[in-house]
Amino acid sequence: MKLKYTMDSNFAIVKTIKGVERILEYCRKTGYMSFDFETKAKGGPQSDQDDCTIIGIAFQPGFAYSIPLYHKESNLDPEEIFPLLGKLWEDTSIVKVAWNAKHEYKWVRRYGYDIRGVYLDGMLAKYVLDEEPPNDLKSMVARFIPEFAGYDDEVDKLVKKHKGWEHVPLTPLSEYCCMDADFTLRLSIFFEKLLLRPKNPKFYPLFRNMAMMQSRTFAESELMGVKIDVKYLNRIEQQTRGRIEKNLKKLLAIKVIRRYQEWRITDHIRKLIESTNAEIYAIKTGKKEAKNEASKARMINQREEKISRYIAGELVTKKEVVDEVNFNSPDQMVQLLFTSPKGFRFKIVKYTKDKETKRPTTKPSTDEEVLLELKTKDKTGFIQKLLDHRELSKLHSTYMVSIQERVTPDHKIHGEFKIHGTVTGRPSSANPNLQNIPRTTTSSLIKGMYIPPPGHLLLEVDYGQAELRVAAELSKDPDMIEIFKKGYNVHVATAAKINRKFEKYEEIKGILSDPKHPDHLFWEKQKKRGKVLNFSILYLQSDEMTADQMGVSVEEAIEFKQEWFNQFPLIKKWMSAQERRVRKYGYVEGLFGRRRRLPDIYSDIKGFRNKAIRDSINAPIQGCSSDFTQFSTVIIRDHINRGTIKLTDSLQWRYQAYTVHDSIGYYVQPQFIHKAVPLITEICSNPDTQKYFNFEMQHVKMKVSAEMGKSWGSLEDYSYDKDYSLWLK
DNA sequence: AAATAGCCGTA
DNA sequence: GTACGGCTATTTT
Repeated sequence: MKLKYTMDSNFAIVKTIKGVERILEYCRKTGYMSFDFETKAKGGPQSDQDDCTIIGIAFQPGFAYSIPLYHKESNLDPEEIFPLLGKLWEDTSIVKVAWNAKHEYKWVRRYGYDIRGVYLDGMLAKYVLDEEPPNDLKSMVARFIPEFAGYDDEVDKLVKKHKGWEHVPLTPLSEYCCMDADFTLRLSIFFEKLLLRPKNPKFYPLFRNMAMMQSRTFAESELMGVKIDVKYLNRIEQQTRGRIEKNLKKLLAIKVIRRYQEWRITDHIRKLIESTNAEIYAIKTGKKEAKNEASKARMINQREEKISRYIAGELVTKKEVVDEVNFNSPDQMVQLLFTSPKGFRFKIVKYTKDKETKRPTTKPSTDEEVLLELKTKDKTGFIQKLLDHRELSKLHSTYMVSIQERVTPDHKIHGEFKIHGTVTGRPSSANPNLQNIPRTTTSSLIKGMYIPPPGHLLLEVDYGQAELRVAAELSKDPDMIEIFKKGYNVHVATAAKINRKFEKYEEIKGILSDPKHPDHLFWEKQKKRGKVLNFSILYLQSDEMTADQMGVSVEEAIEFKQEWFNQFPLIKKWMSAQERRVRKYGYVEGLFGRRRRLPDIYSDIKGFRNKAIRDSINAPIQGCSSDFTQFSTVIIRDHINRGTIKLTDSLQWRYQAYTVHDSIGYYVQPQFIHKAVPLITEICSNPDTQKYFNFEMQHVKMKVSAEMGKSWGSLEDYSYDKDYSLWLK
């Protein structure tokens, strides 16, 4: 049976300031304030154009009020309401509860208040308990309070109908808002209880000391934003646009392309005639109704005229006209390269893969790998130009134009970091994604637009070989541990090991730093192979793919892997142990207590089971490495707040700018650099995991390096001897 | 207007 | 091999 809340005494719209004051009283009595804003979803809390339409507040299960803030049906003055709400938010004896509290917190800050005291985010509690999406409130209500599944259906329709929350009539909006606050309170308390079960003692610290603290660091970071050199951005955008246009002209002039376009037109005309003939047939046989005989004749006549126009090649309407060849269209590229009789007629290299099953489809692929293969058979130079076009248009649309569209009047970008964004514990980034900004030489110009604010430099702290260090710690492999203890570069050491020259590590290192040495190129290659090998093994990559990446035969790849395992025997042992654990428990766990549940280990489908085994190895390594970065951001934030680390005098720029999985970016004024950097690297290398997560690294230490830059595109290794103030002149 | 497919950027 | 987000083209509603 589907229940529905009614507007009885439990839920109400507050219409007077007296009513708001009563809510304050209730929250103080129960010690809980669960709240949820409905807002105009546009610029977010950073922009001063958008406002909260309404807030729902619950203080005990089943009891909630809504207060209209900026709603046309309300006569309440928000200027009077906010100071009252502020008293609640800043009252340390009241537990603040929200679903995705980072979002609510940003709005609270926007109105000039802070949230003090204990803070409970049901969504993050749920995420720690179960990392698989969905994580949204509606889905959780459907799962745990199924009698109220779909409670938002009605208001959803109204939002669509009235085009925005702010236009939905107050009564249904208020009811919905109360339900949101109420369900948030109930589920949050429920999930927190589950986190506190003594049988999983690591959950609550992970929730409190990691997830909830990340909520703060990311909220501050998102509000602060990153600075953009808009002049520079506009310049490279224009440049790139020009290059794309020029390339496009050249591409379109290629003979085969002209021929293919002719074919497209004739083929299109053929199809138009076919379908018009089909229409005529439908009219004649009565499948398409006509009012009377006269109109029937007229309809047929019209279509026959159309056909003669088509035959003459006269295409006029938007549907009829054939656009120029579009090199961004995978469909057209398939025709051009493989299927069209007037195209290149290349042999199909491979097929695209189905997302669900990962099996090849019947559609030929035109991805980069395919193009590189075709390039050797192409004499027109088209393939190279297409590759160039792909690269440029990707850079242009994703990393230039979309940034231009998002940049604020004060030249900032406000991305969003999702704590619950991945199943492994890594945060994800969106709107825009600051974690996939191009870094290669061809596109390094992109990072040049990410500059520190005036008077500041960019400090990036990077964890080095985080995943392999974690793997060494988890597996306790003595050989891998030795590499890190000696401070070796793990990929070079691996290269030395698989060549059975480990004792000559220092010598090899010397060769690598001497470009004139006769063996320099050899060891460069070996180092690259070592790196490929390290990752391929950690993630159980197929032999074929490893061979491909290493540039060796499959047989050789298998031998390399064999040798690798001989060199690091305990890693293999750990991997089998992970497999055993996931079979036994259905989940695996990393050092911070973060779990990855892998029920697919019990699937009937072998592919699913194998995936679960790979995940059981990858997830703790990936998640745990990221946990170190995240933990560091939290500790550093604490130091900044206490004043034990100082990066800047600016209040505006005092938060972290970004994190990208194993690196963290800060803005810093030169006079603080030499005091702050050693402190930060010390904290990151030896984080106090004992205190907050009840474990200690037994065998390897984490390692961080620091880089400084006048932009994200020009980072240099930090040096204690450098006078960075000179960089600002 | 919303969903899917293909491709491609990052760690 | 693992983990993501986002753009463009294209189909579906």
